Amino acid sequence: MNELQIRIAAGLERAFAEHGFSAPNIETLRDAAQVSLRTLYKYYPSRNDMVLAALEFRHERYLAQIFADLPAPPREALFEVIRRVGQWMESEASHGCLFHSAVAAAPENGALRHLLQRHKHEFAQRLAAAAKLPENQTELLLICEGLMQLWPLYRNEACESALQLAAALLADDGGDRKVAGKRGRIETVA
Amino acid sequence: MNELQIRIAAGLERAFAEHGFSAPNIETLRDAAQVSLRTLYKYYPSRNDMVLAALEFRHERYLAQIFADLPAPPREALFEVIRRVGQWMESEASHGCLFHSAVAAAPENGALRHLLQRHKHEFAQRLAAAAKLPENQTELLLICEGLMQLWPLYRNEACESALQLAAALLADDGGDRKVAGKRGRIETVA
DNA sequence: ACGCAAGTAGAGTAATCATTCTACCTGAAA
DNA sequence: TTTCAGGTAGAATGATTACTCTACTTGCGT
Repeated sequence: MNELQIRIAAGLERAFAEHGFSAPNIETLRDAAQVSLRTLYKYYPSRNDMVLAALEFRHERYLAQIFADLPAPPREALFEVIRRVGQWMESEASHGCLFHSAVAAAPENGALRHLLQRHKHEFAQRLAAAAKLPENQTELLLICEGLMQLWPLYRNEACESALQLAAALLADDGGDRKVAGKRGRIETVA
Repeated sequence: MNELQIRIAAGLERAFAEHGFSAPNIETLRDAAQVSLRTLYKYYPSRNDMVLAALEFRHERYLAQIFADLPAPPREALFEVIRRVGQWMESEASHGCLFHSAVAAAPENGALRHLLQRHKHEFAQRLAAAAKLPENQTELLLICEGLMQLWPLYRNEACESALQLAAALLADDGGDRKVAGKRGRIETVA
């Protein structure tokens, strides 16, 4: 990916994040990418390719921002991830998760759904690694998803609730209460 | 709302739920509503009105299905709500929450955002009432949002995680751990 | 100096879409 | 029997869109 391609992808990401995936037409995207129509189509031959490029770009940026230089203790790392997700929403995603938005705008698009899946899966994997939890543990992912969905409505309160829930989850180290499923519980967090 | 209007709204809801909010054109919506174009426009004079009508209709249906005949004990009611949200996703919303989808497809549409807000707020209110929790408690709403977002990717596993988290939240009756905010804790659940 | 790879600017095209309009039908009340 | 409110069917319209194409410019290696 050369310098120009990066500039284009960054512009596309910004345009889609700001206006959603349906509204912006090609001219708007071109303006955001700051290249000519011809060049835009050279690198991304269809509007759909532009959507995919924007999401790929955001995926990298997101993971870099959330998981860079986390504190080592798993418990602290987990809380820090949640706080950073909150900050990310504040500064970059005031309308909610861009991947979910993209799929919502074009639910028949298989490539898009696949990208969403990959994005969430990779996030879950890195979160599990940072918090030293088993990979198939979905509760934390659920908390983060809830936070992202609630953010546009509740702002910081959503973030505090997410932290609260994470704390409760960690504290709840395994008494098998009535409703609780029989799946593996958290064991590795100190 | 007469019988015809109800049929139209139900058809619109089905069409948008199946194909998203961008894809279906007016002719598709007309087919789904099973009326003539003229009648469709008579009751809902623009496509945007059709979107709003579909969402209003779904809102009622959703609340009716989730909150009808809940068990009286708050704890059981809460778990039952979560299970029903899972069933709703299974049978009606395989692509995720329709209200979030609508806003994602048209983020500049203020009426839509307002409807989303009203929908979530009313859900939260009735959930709090059923579980006998303070109204401004957002943790449970966050769990439900997370469940709905995770459903398309994890199916039943998402539901089990939501139950798990709810149980952990109820168990965590208030030791003020490091991360925890200073907001009101759960007190009223037995 | 020349050629050319790679860019810009923007007009043209064919398709699609939301919306409107015309013409016709039907059942029940007067 | 007539009237008419309220329905159907579907053609016409005007705007918008994604995408293509033509013509022009610019920086650089030889």
